[in-house]
Amino acid sequence: MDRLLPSVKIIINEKIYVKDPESSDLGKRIIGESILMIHEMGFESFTFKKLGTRIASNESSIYRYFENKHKLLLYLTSWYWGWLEYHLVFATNSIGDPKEKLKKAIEIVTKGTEEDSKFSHINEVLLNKIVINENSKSYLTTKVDAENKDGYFSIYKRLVNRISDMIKAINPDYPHASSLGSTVLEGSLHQYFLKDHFPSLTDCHGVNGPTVYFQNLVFSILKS
Amino acid sequence: MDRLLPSVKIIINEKIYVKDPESSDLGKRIIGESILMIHEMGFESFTFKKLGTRIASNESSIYRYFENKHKLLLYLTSWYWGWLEYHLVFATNSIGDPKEKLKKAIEIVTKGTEEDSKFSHINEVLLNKIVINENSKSYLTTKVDAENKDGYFSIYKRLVNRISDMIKAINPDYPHASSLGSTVLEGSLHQYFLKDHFPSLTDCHGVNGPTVYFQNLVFSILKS
DNA sequence: CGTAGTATGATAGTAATACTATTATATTTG
DNA sequence: CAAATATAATAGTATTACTATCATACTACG
Repeated sequence: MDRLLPSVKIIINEKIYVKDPESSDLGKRIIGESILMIHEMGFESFTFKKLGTRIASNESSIYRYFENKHKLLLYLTSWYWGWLEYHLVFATNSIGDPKEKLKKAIEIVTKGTEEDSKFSHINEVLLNKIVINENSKSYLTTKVDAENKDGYFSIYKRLVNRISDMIKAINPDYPHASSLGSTVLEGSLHQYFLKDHFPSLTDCHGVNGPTVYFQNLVFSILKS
Repeated sequence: MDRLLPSVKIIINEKIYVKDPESSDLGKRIIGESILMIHEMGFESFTFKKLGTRIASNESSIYRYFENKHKLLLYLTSWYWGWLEYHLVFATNSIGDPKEKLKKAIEIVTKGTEEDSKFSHINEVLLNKIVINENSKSYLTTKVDAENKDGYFSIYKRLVNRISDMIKAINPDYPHASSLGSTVLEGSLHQYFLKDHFPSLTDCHGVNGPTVYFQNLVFSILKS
């Protein structure tokens, strides 16, 4: 994906961070390097202390940006979904035909992030891989309901709703538009995971990955 | 679900445990109480020390059954999938018509565990809730590939394959039977989670939960 | 019946984690 | 140049996730 508008900033819920990491050089290094490190060692093994060493900074300094690593993960996943939403809207906005629009939307959210568009200091290719492996950990906690109330997942929810709305636009009588929207988004991540670790459980091995699978799935359902 | 055959034991890969928890009273208490505790406090907050206190035993004794809490989670999820597989086979075995068979299979794997069948010392209702919240944590680790090689996920994979095979039996030309099978199983868990925590992202609110949604989804796809 | 083996319990200890608190030192801004 | 702010350094704490050792209780069999 290309960088569309250089001046665009993904807006993240202010409660997720203590200090906006976009506001300083250290903040950007925290984001940039945490993506590399979580990708390398997994979220469980990643610590603020290790990150401090890696960016030649201090553990205590990182705590001035994020309360804990869970909030950092929420920041990264929110940023990813915001970035995806931006691409989705940009790519589908001018399409008039509802079917073409939805087809394009599914393509955007299910296609892999192949190239590094270098949206600022963030490596979107690795961030995409992190989201595949770690996204569900951001909400599979005992704090979900409180965090959801505080709007921590609003970007993700908005993205699902955009897809669901496109589904409804095609077939207003289909009674499971929300479920289908959430299935496409979450299912796509899952199919990518299976492709890498349980290849016998998926058929999405081609260049298109899960795109063809989900486009076929959605349009088959809406046709009938 | 009812207890079908009282003498049936779910066979778990021996590498998952150090000592078979089914082989002693202490082992059964470890399993039984860990389900209650993980349900109460979430997998992250659950520790062997807390479990020891709760079952009036000792942390060190629990380590003689499971190397760590990750292995215990693998045991619990494997048991659940084994139990579900057993019900699936039992309920579909005698059905001749492939469509009826698949319809029943989807019902079995997507319907909630409403009643406590008291399969021994295990509370399946709570175990089902644990699986909804914690299952993905059992494989979203850096060790997946090694553990997969050791057969830790074989029951789950076999269950997905059973569904995929039923899909193929109806439409051998459909090119995404494995993906569809895995989508039904994982998607069902996800829809249950959404129902509880992000209700606006799902339509599965009725008594049937995700069953109707997935039955409709699968048969729409296979028809076209 | 006694003893050997096995299961469990109690206690201690360790390195790492996930922080909090305090103080020191740069760097920026007015 | 002083004041404010950002960052770094250091220390300290409770908890976790173990490992190791020793004690005790229970069971099995010769």
